[in-house]
Amino acid sequence: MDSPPTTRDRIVQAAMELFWRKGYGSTSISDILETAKVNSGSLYYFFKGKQELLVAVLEAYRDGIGPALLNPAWNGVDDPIEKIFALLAGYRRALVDTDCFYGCPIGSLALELHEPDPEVRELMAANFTAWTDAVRECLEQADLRPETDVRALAELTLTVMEGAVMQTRTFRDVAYFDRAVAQLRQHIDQLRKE
Amino acid sequence: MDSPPTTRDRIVQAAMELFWRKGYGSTSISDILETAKVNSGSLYYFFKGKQELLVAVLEAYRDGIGPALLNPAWNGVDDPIEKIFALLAGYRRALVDTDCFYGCPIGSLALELHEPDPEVRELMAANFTAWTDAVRECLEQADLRPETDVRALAELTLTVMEGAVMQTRTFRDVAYFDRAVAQLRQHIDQLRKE
DNA sequence: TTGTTAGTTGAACGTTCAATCAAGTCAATC
DNA sequence: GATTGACTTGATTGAACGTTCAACTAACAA
Repeated sequence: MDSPPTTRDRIVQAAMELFWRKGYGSTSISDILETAKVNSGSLYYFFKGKQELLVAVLEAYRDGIGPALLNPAWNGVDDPIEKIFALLAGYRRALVDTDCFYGCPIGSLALELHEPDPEVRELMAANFTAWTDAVRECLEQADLRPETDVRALAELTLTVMEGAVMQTRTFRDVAYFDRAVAQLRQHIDQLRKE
Repeated sequence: MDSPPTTRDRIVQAAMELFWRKGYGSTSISDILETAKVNSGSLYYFFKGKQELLVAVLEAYRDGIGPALLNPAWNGVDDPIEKIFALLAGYRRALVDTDCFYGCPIGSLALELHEPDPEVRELMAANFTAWTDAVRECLEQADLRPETDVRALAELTLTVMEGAVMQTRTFRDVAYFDRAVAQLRQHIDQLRKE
């Protein structure tokens, strides 16, 4: 049923992969061309330049949060709190699978791009919001004390994930990730009813 | 008493400033030369290349954590827990003063450099360790429950700061920082004796 | 057949980059 | 006053970069 990927798709795919692995600045157009097996003219037929390609990549990430991130992580998980930690476990796996090299692609871009265009900045923000909104829904389904600031707690989850990825990558040791997640679990446990 | 800064010092100073504001990759050698008012030959007389300059910058940051970061933040603060939040307030101020553009220089570098040399990676790790060690000392002086994992809690403080800076910069809104810090305070309060 | 549209090709362009180096300065030492 | 050695100068190099473009192909339509 699924037709072979279009040239445009191959370019976006390659850019997603390379921006994740090498970062935006360190990925050259020719890197992308080689990976996607495409000539430069084709790339510039579909995209005005490198930055418009970044926009497409960020849109692809945003649209993939549900199908490519949440659905696999939540397969077979029902408890709303456990869904949150299953999501975090997905990032842990990505770290372990890459020897603690690669973490969250959006987080890396967010700190690498020091003066992003408004469109790029807003797309990164949209990615974060979509992520925390999903966590927020879980928290609202859980039995937390009524006075709990669910928004702040969902944002803290993202905060902890991103900060933990940063330290894990820097120390090349997933134990930093585990200790941070354990602290988050302890914090959330304190907010449960009873 | 303090003599005029040496050429070397001016170069390191300029590089610290520019790596913080523009990032490592986006700072060119000629940016540094202009800022430091130095010719390229002088820079290459003191440093083998851009990366050796990065090493010097990371060493300068590490050596400055006490005198340039902790001492000013802790001026007039005695309570060990309040010292921690005074430190975080310093980062908040930096964000507000720069319209939520610039956060922690080490954190930005840690996510920007995807394949850092071992020496660079270890220096970033040393910066993080020096930071969390300072927080750890505060936590050990505080009256926390004896079963508290003080190391994990100190690392969580760094995690929250870095993650909060990332979101604050992306949303250009310091409220994200404040909500994260409020959650951290709530968590630490839960771990106090009684 | 002829024209039109959508997509592809890859050599070439101008710029910017990190890095080099031969020549020069100047205060201290002999 | 000659010599030394630490430091400075800035034009220059060559590679890598993002981007452009005129020519080309294939499919479909008039």
